[in-house]
Amino acid sequence: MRDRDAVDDFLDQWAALRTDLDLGAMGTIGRILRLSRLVGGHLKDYFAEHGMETWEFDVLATLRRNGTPLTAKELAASVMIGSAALTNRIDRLVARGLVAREPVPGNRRSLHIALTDEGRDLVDRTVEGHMRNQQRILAGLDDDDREDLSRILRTLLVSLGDTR
Amino acid sequence: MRDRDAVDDFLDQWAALRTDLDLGAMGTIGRILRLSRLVGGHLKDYFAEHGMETWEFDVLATLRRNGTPLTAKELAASVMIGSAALTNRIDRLVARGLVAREPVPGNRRSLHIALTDEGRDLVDRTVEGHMRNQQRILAGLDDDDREDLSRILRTLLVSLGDTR
DNA sequence: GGCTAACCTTTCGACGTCGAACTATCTGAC
DNA sequence: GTCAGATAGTTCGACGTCGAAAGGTTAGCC
Repeated sequence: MRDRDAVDDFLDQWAALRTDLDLGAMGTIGRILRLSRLVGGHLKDYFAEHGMETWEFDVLATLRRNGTPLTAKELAASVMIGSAALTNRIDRLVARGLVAREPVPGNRRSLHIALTDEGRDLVDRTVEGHMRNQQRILAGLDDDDREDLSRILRTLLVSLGDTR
Repeated sequence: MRDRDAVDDFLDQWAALRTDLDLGAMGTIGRILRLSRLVGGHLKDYFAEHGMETWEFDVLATLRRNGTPLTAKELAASVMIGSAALTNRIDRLVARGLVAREPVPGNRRSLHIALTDEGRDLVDRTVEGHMRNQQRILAGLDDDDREDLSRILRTLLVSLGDTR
């Protein structure tokens, strides 16, 4: 009897108030936004246990999985932040010795952001636990649901233009 | 061949690098987080056209759909922010005349946050467009997918304890 | 009745993001 | 060659959130 979430409650409230509204989309989007906050909190907890911030892992892992070095611009796009925020992140990762700014041959406007050995080790030490943590977060879904969920979210992302 | 999203790309990169990792959960969670940013951006655009911030609508709509007045604490929980951030939001909504702080009969620790007529009108003027905007955001999904998505997200939310 | 612990809101300082302005570099057209 | 416009990254100020501490209020217990 506990298969109602918080969103169901507020959909009911709207339905009682305004019978003219089509609430379906609101429920779905409300759930995406709430989940992102909830999931983000769990990720934060995991990384905090390992002395880092989610955004740090985010940058380091992006560099790690990319064979070739990324420019600042590509990196910012990949983690979905603006260039100003990226400058800030890189500053701090450089200060921690996890990353280095390198010139791009043939284009002095751009910068390559490169993992240091230390940065690389840090990612490699923490990915696995991160994966386990993510599996725990999704533990409430069975295999079919998990697969359907990924597929539908992919469709939605593509329809919104999220293709790299 | 365009049914791949950005997440597919980085899953492939990880797969090429570390065959030992189980990447399924990472894909799903990556998609939830990316979607939330993308969707949040679209919501922001809509509200900006109407001279308000998403967080303003969020608070006002929560009050609107709740018949009975909410305490600051309940309100904060409902919109998933901390009490400090709520104090800040209420301050600004009071300054705009959209909301008022009222004493709670019989408990001087709490406060009721009440919509003013103006606040109520603002919500009522903007909900409908907000609904249409949300439908546009989900336009890339067919009815079955939309229904499945809502159901699975609900299951996940419930499993993470999001029951008001 | 008076103390202690729990509770609710506000204040404070730190943090991370954003958009806009700025600097430096590159491109293409003439 | 040079000059206008595009492009890359940084700086700046404003904004919104957070956690921790503080302030005021209430409930429970002896």
